[in-house]
Amino acid sequence: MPLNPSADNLFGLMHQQIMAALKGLQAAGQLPPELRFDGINTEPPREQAHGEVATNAAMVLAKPLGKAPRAVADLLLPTLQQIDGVAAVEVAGPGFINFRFHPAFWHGQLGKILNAGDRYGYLTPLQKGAQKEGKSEKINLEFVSVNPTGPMHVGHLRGAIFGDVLANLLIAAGNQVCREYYVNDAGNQVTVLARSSFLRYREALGEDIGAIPEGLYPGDYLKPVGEALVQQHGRALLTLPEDQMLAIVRPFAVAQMLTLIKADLASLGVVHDIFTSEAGLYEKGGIDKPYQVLEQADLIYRGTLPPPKSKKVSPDWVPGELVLMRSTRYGDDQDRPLKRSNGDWTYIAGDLPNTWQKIERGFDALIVPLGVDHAGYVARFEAAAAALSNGKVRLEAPLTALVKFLENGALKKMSKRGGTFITVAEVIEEVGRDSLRFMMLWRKHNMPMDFDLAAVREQSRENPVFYVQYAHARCCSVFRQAAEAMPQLAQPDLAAADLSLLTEDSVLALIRLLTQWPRLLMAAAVEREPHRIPYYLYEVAGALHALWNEGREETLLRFIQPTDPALTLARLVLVQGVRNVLAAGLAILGVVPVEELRS
RNA sequence: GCGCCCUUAGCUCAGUGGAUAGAGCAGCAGCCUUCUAAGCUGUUGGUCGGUGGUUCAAAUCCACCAGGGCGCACCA
Repeated sequence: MPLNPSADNLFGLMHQQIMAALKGLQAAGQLPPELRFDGINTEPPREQAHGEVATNAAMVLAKPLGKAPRAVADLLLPTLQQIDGVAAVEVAGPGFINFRFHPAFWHGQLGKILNAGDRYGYLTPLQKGAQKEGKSEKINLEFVSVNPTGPMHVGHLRGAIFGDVLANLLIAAGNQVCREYYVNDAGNQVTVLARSSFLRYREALGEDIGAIPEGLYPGDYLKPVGEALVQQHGRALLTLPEDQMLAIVRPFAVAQMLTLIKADLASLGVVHDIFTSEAGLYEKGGIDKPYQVLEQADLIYRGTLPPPKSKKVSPDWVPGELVLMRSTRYGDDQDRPLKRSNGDWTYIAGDLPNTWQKIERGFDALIVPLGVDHAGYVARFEAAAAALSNGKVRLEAPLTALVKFLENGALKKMSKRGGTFITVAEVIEEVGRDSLRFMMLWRKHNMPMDFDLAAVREQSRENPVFYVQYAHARCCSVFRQAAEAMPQLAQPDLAAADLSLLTEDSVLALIRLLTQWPRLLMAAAVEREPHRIPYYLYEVAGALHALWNEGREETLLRFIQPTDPALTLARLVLVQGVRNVLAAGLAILGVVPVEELRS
C-alpha cells in the first residue's frame, strides 16, 4: 500500500505540496485536465546521495503524457523549486525528482521533535467523520484468549506480546483500540476442568486418587484449586449430585485459572480492557441473534459435505446432512457445519456470538492474531465476520509463527514429563520483561523465531535490546556529564537553543533519520507490522553511537564543548531528539527506557 | 491430494513497486592518555529458489514449478 498520509509527517506534507503544485499546473493549462495522479509517491530515498526527499511523479506521468520522464521533470521543476524550505531540486536516475532542504529547515524539524517530547510521531484519535477514510478506526483487538483450563505457557508468549504491542501501535497511529480477551468458559473442556478439579478436591481431603484418569487434566496446577475448594466448602461437595457439584466447581475453577493467567499477563506488562465471558454471552441469548442474521441473509442451509481430504481420514466419518453456513460466499473454500449430528453447536458456531457482540459494538475492524497452527481457520473467521456484518466489518487474523526456545544454541525441550518445561514466569525471570518483549518483536510475526535465552541475557552489541537501551542511556549520560562539566547547563533551556549552530553533515543526517519516525510508525500500523519499530530504533541507536565515536577522534565533534555553551546547548537538543524518538518507540514496545546501564 | 506461510551473503534475518539489494554474526584489518571501548571504523562475501507475465520500473504484484514448515473433523 502506498503510504502518503496527510500532513502527519514530512513526507506526507511534501506529498501534499507536490500534488498541489501538479494541480496548479493543471489549472494553468500546462498539464492536461484529464491527467490522473494515481501512483505518485513521496518517500525518503534509500541512499543519502539521492537527496533528502524523492518523488516518482515524473516517471509516473511520463507515459500518459507521452514524454520522457526527464522532460516531464523539467516541466515540473520551476514549480517544485518554490516549495517552502527547498534548497535544490534535481532530476536523477531514471527520472526521480530529488529534493534537498536548507539546514534551517532541518533545524525546524528538530525543533518539532523537541516540542513533541517522547510522544513524537503519535497521532491523537480524530473525531469520527472528521478524518480521511480509513485513517482513524475503531478497532477491536482480541488476543491471548488462552482457554481457562490451565495456565499460560511459552507458546502463548509471542501472540500475547505481538497483540499488546500492535494495540499500542494502532493507538499511537490515531486509532481507537479495545483490547479484548475472550474467555472460553462455556464448552465441554470447562466441564473436564471441573471434574479434574473435583478429583484434586478429593485428593486434598486425603483420598488416594491414584493416577489421573484418561480424559482429565493431569497438571499439578490443579492441586491448589482442590485445596481452595476444601477451604471454602469442607466436605460438602462430596455428597452433592454431580450437576450441583459442577455448577459450583466450574465457575470456581475457571476463576482460579484466570487468576493464574492474569498474573502471567501482568508480569509481561500485557493489559486487556475487557474480558468477555462466553458463558455470559450465552446467558444473553448466545447464538440466537447471529443465527437469525445469517438465516435472513440466506447463509444457512441443510446439506452434505464432501468427505475430509486429510490422509488420516477418520474411520468413523459418515456422510450426513448437517446445518451449514454458506461461508464460501465470503471467500471460504468450503461451507462450514454449524451443528453436529448430535445437535451440539460446532466450534465455529460457538464463536459466532463473540464475533456478533463485537460487530454490535460498532467496530470498523476486528483483529485476531492467531498462532500459525490455526491458519486453517482464518478463512472461516473472516467469512463469519463478513457474513454477520453484510460485508461491512473486516476481520483480520495475522499469524504468528512458532518460537523455538534455545539455551546457547541447544533446544529447550518443552516436555512436561522431562521436567525441562519452562513457564512464562521462568522466561521473564531469565531474561527480563523488557528484553523478552523487545526480542519477541525482533522478527516479522509470520517468520519462525529462535529465541536463545543466553543470547538475550548477553549485554553486548549482538543483543539489539541492549544496543538500543545503551543508546538511550548514553543520551541521558550526556545530560549528566554536561551538568557536571558546565554548571550553567544543569537545567538547560533547550527551547532557547540556537539550532543553526548544528552544521555537520553527520548531525544533519541524524536529524533526517529522526524525521522518518512518524512515517515509519504509520506504515507499521497500516501493515500491522510492529517489528519495524525495533529495527528502526536499532538504526537510530547505531547512528548515535557512530556520532559519539566521531567525538572520540575529533574533540570538536563532542556533544559537550566546555568553552562553547551555545554549541553545547544546540547539541543537547539533538541528543534530546534522539532520546525522544527512542523513548517514543520503546513506549510502543512496552519497554522501559533505562537512564543508566551500570549494573 | 488440498489450503496457508516461508525460500534474500557461510549463519540468523531486514527490505515501503523504484536508483548500485542491507544489518548483525562469522572471517580479515584497525581504534581505549575516553563526553561509559557494554562502543566505533574499514573490508571480504549475492544468478533475491526457478521459469514466465504485468509495469516506465519487480526481491516486492500475478501465474506455474521446485524445496521447507504448518494445517487439513461435526474435536477445541
